[in-house]
Amino acid sequence: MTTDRDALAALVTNLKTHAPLDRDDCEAITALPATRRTMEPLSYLVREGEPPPTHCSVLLGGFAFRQKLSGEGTRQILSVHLPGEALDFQLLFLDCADHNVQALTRVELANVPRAAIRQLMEERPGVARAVINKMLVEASISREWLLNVGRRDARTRLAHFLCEFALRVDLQGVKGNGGYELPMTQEQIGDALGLTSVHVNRTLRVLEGEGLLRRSGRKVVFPQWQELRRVADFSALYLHLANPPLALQPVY
Amino acid sequence: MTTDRDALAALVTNLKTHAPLDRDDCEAITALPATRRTMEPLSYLVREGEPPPTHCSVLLGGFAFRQKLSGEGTRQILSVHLPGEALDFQLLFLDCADHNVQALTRVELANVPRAAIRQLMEERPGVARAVINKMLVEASISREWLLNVGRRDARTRLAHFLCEFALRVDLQGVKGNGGYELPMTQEQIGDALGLTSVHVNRTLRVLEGEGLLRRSGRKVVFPQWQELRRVADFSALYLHLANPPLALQPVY
DNA sequence: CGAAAACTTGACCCAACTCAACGAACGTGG
DNA sequence: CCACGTTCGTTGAGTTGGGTCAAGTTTTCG
Repeated sequence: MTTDRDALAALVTNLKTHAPLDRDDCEAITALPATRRTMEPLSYLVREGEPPPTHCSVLLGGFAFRQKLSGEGTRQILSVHLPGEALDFQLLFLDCADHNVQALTRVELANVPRAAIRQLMEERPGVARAVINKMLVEASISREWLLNVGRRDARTRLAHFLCEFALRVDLQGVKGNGGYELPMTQEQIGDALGLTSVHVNRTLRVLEGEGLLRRSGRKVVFPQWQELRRVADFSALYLHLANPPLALQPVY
Repeated sequence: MTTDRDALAALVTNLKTHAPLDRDDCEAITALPATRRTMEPLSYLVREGEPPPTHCSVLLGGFAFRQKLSGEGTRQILSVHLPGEALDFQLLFLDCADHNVQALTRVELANVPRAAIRQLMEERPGVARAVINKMLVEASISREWLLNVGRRDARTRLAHFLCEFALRVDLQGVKGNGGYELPMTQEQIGDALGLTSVHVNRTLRVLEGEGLLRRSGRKVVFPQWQELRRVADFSALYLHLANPPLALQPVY
């Protein structure tokens, strides 16, 4: 299981972003039983209305997202997840999934038994604390998204989304130098922002025209990061980062 | 402190809505040290950017809400809270408040030291479980709000909001018979739904015109509850209610 | 009883949506 | 390695849901 120990190291790193973990806590987490799994884009990892899976998924590679559908079939994307993140904390203690979780790209997952995580939380307050913090930070992010979707116009909204993603990608060290690859179609971005894909397209071009953004394919670069942040009304407060990051001023 | 023991009984009842609590857990909660406080409408209980208060507030009477402001000064209401609910769980383990909490009406509060709650959670897994469940259910509600604001039109959105509120009021037993009193101005409803007060007004009248709603002052009655639910695209799944409520079919 | 806050209503406007067509990129199988 | 279907992105033209502004009217409350 050596490989899997390494696997969960990404989770430890991620948890440390929001809470301290001592040596033993880290050890205990990496020692959790885990098996690997690969899944294709758009595979469902959790389905609304069903009991949550008995095994929690930790993203080792690729991206995933949460989603709900309205009665009319329109979709709202609720969050996007990066490598290192656990996908099931929001359902860890609930009996019924209230939303869907899907792979965005092809994903590499580590599967950890739900019971093992819950037990570890009882045994180790530090682990409990870290998991709870992660739950709370995710809740904080969805509050910010609610503000974003409810009260900001398309340009600000999109810019805000790009800032958040840039920062999170940066923190996970996923980025290639000089920018990052958006793993989403414009339709998916629209579903995350409460916009149509057509309007996302136009708004991207507006930002591009203003010089706040350069694109080639899905690769985006931000030539004026600080100005973009200003336009986006972006403050990283809601991400509750433990160590105030230099990353707040990435030089793209 | 007998009065205060009684006070926290409301919290126990509320926590039981989403998780089981054994006798000792309940005892332990009601035995928490608590002091009472009354606050005027619009008083701030938590301020964004500041460390969370050392004492958690439990709503004994009246209503409260969470809120964030955009850089342009527009406001998004993130949630509304009823008597019996604890207001600080979302910040219980975080170092910095990411949103504001305000009294909606005049409120009666019980103040419980943060540390005492955290300690009780370590000592009693049942209590920890209940508190975590409440955190997760609140997160689930904000996901549903995100769907509501992002993807539903004004009529559906407003109807959904009214359904949720009706149901929660019903569960807390706050309702007077035959309907309930909305403790919010139309402007506040707008800020919760990402609409303007003018459009809330018009949309209320549309629902009224359709016979889905009757109003006098802020008192609302639903003559066709089932039909309203259908129009609202409302399913109570996301509220994660422990005991599938008759309340789902209140006869107003 | 009077002032302030909340609610209504009308006229007009615009940000974002819809529909539709086309071009570019991409994966797949022959 | 190319042909080709499919998904994704781009663009234009026209529409509309909800916003803005502004002027009453009603309710609330000191």
